[in-house]
Amino acid sequence: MAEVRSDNASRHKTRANIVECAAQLLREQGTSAVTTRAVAQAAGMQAPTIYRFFEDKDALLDAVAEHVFATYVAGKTLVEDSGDPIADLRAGWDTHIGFGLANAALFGLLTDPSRGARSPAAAAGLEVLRARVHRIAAIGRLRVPERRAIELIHAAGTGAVITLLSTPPEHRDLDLADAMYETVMRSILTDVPTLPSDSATAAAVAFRAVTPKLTMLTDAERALLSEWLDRASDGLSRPGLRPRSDAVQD
Amino acid sequence: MAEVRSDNASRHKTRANIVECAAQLLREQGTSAVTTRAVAQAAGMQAPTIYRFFEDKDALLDAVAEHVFATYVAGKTLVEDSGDPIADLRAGWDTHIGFGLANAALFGLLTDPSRGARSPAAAAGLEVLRARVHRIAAIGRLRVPERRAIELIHAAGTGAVITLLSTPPEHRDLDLADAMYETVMRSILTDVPTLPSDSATAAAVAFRAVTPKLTMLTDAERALLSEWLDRASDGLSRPGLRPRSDAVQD
DNA sequence: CCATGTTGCTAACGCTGATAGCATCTTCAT
DNA sequence: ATGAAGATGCTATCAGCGTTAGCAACATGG
Repeated sequence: MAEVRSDNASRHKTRANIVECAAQLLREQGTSAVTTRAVAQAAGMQAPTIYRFFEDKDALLDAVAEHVFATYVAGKTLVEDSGDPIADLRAGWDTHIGFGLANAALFGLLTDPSRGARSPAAAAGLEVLRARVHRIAAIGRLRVPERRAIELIHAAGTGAVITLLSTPPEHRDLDLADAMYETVMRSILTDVPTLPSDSATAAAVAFRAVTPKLTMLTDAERALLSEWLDRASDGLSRPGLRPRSDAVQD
Repeated sequence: MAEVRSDNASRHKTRANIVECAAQLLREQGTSAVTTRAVAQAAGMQAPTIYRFFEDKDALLDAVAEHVFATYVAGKTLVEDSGDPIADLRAGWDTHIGFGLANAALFGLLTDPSRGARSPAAAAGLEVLRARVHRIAAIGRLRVPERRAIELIHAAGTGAVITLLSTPPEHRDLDLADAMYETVMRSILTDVPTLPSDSATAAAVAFRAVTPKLTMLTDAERALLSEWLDRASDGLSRPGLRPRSDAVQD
């Protein structure tokens, strides 16, 4: 038989080109712009040709996910497996969050339970998380079963990204991901410093809650008071942080 | 002018029928089964007739979301606003989780950042959460700003549901939602009992992590040991709970 | 040099969401 | 009662989608 070896180099190149065109379309124009015809045109071919390289549109999207994710982690300085497993987990968290925010449409695909469950890219990401949690368990810093830790981290991460993506960019609370990370870590790890007793913060927050009812103040006074209380409760709830000079958070 | 009053009752009834047919289709056969033609056939009409009642397919889906959610909360005993704001929040959490698991396809639609952000049903749900958190703030039990608390709860809830939905039903860890709730509450509320010092659990989890390497044990022995350690670490990490006699929890 | 497999094209199918335009029915003012 | 106006629902149709069939051109190993 004529066994034309298909690792012809050219085959891989055009295949990669298709994937990259699809990825660009997905990134710049969203999910609905990724049609077989649009991808084919961007890659300089006719739509049916795509099916010479991918069984499905699904398979194409899987390849896109894999490619984009690989490109992203390659761009990051890959500080895999430093001496400190907890630092590694933290780095992985930041990568995950950053990836989700930078690739909203793709993240939506990977997150969709019907599609994402069998996506190889998503599975690979989960495997990385599993390994990192395992290393933490091995050094005796985990106080919940590994599986529970993995699920909590995974759920918290995807939830944080989705919540951020659901908020218009100019209103996003970029500290949410950090807060979520600390929240989960406090439940999962041993030896995390416990939160200080917090009556001051609680009082500030409680008073802030009733501020709108303080009709004896003018609107301007109330607005100023509200802003002070916001800063107070926010600052007190994050001990050890100095107030940021650029208070741009609208 | 002829001002045909369109609160004709019949109009609302056929409209409601369309919504219910679409909801049933969505629930029983998933997102892709909800086509204008399928909905129309189920409702006993032709596809274009739907557009006499809904501007878009999007608008139809919004109506479906609203209807299903309203039906769901109506089915629950509506214990709104008991004396205890924290109990109310807890009840709302359970409702949210239960709704997500019972209506996977719809939850997927509401969760999609591109669609869900402007969905009235999703906005209404968020408003309920906002009000409940506000009441907790007012009684001085919140130790983070209201907005932060809302975002954490929302992100944790959607993340937990998505994670559960991404797992095949027979492998689901149904306690994940509870664990996530406690995790978030420990970071958000004052006066939550701090976790006990946890060296025993950590030791059990750490030993569990190296169990696969214990080659001096037989496979059967290792399996048994693993199961004991799973039960030990799981039980120790949830203080105050007796081991469950039946592993099945509703 | 031919047989075989690869690559890419045109044409087409069945499906989707959506629109146009025409009948029919309801309703109300006259 | 009757006719104008709006509501309702239909058929026919559109452009777009993922996907398949079938054919031509090309590469390549025996």
